[in-house]
This record gives sequence, structure tokens and C-alpha cells, in this order.
Amino acid sequence: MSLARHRPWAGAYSTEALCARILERHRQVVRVQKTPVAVANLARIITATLRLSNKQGFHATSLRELAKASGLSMGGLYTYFANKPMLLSMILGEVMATASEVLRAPPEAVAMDAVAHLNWLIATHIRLSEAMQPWFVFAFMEAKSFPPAERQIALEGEVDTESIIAEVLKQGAASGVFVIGEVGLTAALIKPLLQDWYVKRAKYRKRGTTIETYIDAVTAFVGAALGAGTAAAGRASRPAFGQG
Amino acid sequence: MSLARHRPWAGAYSTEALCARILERHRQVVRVQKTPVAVANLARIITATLRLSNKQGFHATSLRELAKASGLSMGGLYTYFANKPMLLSMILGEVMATASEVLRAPPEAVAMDAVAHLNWLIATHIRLSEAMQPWFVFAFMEAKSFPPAERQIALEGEVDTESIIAEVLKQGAASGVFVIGEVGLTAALIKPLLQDWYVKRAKYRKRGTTIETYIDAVTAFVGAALGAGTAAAGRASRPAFGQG
DNA sequence: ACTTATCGAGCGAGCGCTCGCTCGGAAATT
DNA sequence: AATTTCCGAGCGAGCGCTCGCTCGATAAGT
Repeated sequence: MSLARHRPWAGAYSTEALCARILERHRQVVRVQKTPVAVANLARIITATLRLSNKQGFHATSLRELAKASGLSMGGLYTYFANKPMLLSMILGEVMATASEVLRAPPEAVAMDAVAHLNWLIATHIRLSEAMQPWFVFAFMEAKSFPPAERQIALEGEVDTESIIAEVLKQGAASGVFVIGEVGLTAALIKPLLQDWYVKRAKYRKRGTTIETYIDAVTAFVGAALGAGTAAAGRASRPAFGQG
Repeated sequence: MSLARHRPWAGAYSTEALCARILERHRQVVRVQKTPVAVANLARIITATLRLSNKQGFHATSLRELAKASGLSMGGLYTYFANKPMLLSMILGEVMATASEVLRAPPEAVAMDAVAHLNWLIATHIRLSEAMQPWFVFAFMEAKSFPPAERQIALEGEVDTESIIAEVLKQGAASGVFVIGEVGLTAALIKPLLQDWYVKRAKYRKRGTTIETYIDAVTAFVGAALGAGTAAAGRASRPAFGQG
């Protein structure tokens, strides 16, 4: 399937898989012992949290609503987290960890060539944010109304992504394939182009823009802006996903 | 002063001026009769609302907090709006109206040339969002957790700006100064570059990026992406502000 | 000039309600 | 029988919002 070829992580980044990782990370606070039960319920809780929060905001979502939507009771919820902010923190942490992990592991073939590497970063970031769309929207929208400690994590996530981009830009500028004024600032400008796909998803859906079209558009736009010789080289990144 | 030259609206878009316009628009709901008193108090209320909401979210800001911060009482607040959502709506409406008004009134000299027009749009949008920074942040962050009717207004504002950009792109593409795949999608990609300045202001402040640097960077980035012959033409837009 | 009547602006305790969170016991599993 | 899981009524706190009230300024009456 072409869909599978483009999203080799369809399984690896399913809600179930992500919740299993969250459980690992918070084993001492989740009071339910049986792992399969815990993962299943966590998945129901987090699915409901993402759905309701992305509609009306995390703060405006009450635990009673959440209990009803997830099929657990008030008390049941509290066997999975100690308090409401911690639920937020669980989701946020998982998004940050996964994003950093994925973006820091480019295929070898791609890492050698700055243009290919940048195009891979663009495509990968957008596809990952598509696979984990509700998670990314949540992290983006809710991060600011968070206690300082956790907000710091979110901020670092943003800076982290940018520094990955900046690193590639630096290499490309050094080898002469990119023409860039200031590397850091240019990386900062590329980031919102990647985020727009999930932040304003409704808009693109209404426009009828597919993810492939969007990736191609961003790749071409950024490529042209950086003076990369062949913007068409963007296409080189796609087959690389097939081997995942 | 160079600052005044770059922001001829420093007075026209002050909190006081904006609140005076809000008062006009909502005369029948504000029960305070004396205009100077009403404007002054509206300004205190809205300043406090923007400050608290941008820190912790509108929903998380209670009217008791707001009363304390604005120097009015609970009852006093309710002589200026009928209910809490309406306070939100007042602010949102003012941002949308002002943005549309300003962006739809380019200087004549600029409107003739697509490149100059686009660069003027970029610079103007960024400078307006700087002058009204708390307002823009508020509109961006709070719009989604709003009743359908008002959310629609926010959405239309977004679409409105994009269609202004798209119109200029279309002209430029027709006259051959821009090389653009799909006009609508390209306009959609330019928008987040304008928004990033106020959405992630903390980041740019930390980087030490000035607004002039940012405008130049976006202008150059977009210019190059569109294949506009002289990206340096961006500078032509700035003196035009002096005449305001 | 002095008194009195009127009024609009502002106050804040208190209403009904929902919030996040707890805990003793029922139900299910082993 | 023992242990684990899950339930949901109930707690105090805080919410948006109301309303009877005070008070200083202005207007009217003398």
C-alpha cells in the first residue's frame, strides 16, 4: 500500500503504542498493576482528553466530562494520574520525546546530503505531526498555560527541532548548496511552515490540500528560498520512507 | 524619531484609541454614559484581560482576578459587558476589524507594483501585530475555545488576510514577476511566517532578533521563494510608512 | 448662596452551581 | 478468601453573575 509506504510508523505511533510508552515512563504513579488493562484504559483516557481538549481547551474540559467520554469513573481516572496537570504533562512529554527521537534518526543515505536531509526533515516532521495530529495540536495549544517546569520542556522541544534544522542548514551553507543570511533565523522561519499543517488543519482540509501536496509545496517553497539548485530533489526524500 | 517613522500608528492603535472604538461598537451594552470615564475604564479592563489571559488563558482568568487587576469591582465590570464571553468577543472583533482595515489600505504608490505591494503587506502585518501584540496573541490563542458564531469571525479574519495576500500573488504571477505553483496554497504558507513574530515572540526576543531584522528576513525568504527578481526591493516599502 | 432632590457609577456579599479531588465499599479477578 | 480494580456520592473551594446598596456630583428649587 502506498499509504503504508508513506507512514511506516502507522503502527509504531498508534495511540496504543504511545500509551504503552507513557505507562513505562509513569509506572510508579499508575496504580493499576496489569499492564494490558492499564494500557487499554490509558488509551481511552488520553484519546478522550485529546478529543475534548482540542475542541474546547484542556482547562475547560472537566474530569466528569472526561470520565463519561472515556467510560471510566471519577475515581477510576485517579488511578492513572495524581492530578489534572499531570495528565497534561504525560501527553506533552510523550510528544516531545517522540518528535526528538524520530527527527534525530535520519536514514544514512539522507544524512550525507544537505538538500536531501532538509527535505527529509520537512517531510518527516509533517508526516509525524499527521500521524500524531491530536497530540501535536494539544502540545502546541496547551503548552503556554502550564506550570513553569513543564512549559520549559515544551519550549526546549521547540528549540530542539530548530537546532536540528539549523544544523542541516549550516552544512548546506558550508558546502555551498544553500544561500542563507543567518542560519538560526532561517531555521526559525522554517519551523512555522511545518507547524501550520496541524495548527490550521481545518483550513487545509477545507482547501482540499492533501498532505503530499502540502509537503511538496513546503519543500519547493523552502528550497527556492534557500536557493537550493534543484527543488525537485525534494522528491528524493519520499522513497526513503519505504524502507522504514 | 525613526521609531515614529516606522510606526505612524503608535497613537492611532494605542489601547485608548482601540477601546474608544470598542465603546462605539458596543454603546448599547455599556451602561456607563460618560464617554471619557467609559473609555478609561474599558482600557483598564481590557489591558488587565489581555495581560492575564496571555499568561494563563482567558478561561482560567476569573472575574474576581480581573476586578482586582483592573481596579474595578465585580459589579463594576458588569456595567461594561453582559457576560464573560462578550468581553472576549469585544477584543476579538476589534482585532479583526483593525487588521482588515489596515491591510486593505495600501499607499497608492505601492499598490501598482506586485513586489512592492507584497513587501508592504509583509512589513505592515508584522508592524501592526507588534503595535497590537497582546491583542493579536489573544485573538490567536483564544479563538478556538469560542462559541461557533464568534469562532466563525476569527476564521474569516484568517481567510481574509490570506485572500489579500493571494490577490497580490495573482497579480504578480500574471505580470511574470512571481513564479508560483498554486496561488492560494502559497498565500497560506506566507501567513504563518507573519504570525510567528507574535505567536513566538519570547523566542525571538531571546534570540535578540529585532523587528526590522525579522521583516527583512521574511521579505528576503518569501522573495526568494517566489523567484522575485530583486528581493532588495523589500526596502522600498519602508519609507512609505513615513508619510502616514 | 444655600438646601434639597435626583442620578449614574461603583461596590461586594451572596446565589446557584461546577470544579478538582477523596474515600469507603461493591464488584471482579485470582 | 484475598487481592485488585473500579465506582460515584460527597467535600470544600471557587466559579460566573446579581442586586440592594452607598456615595459624590450635578441639577433644581428657593
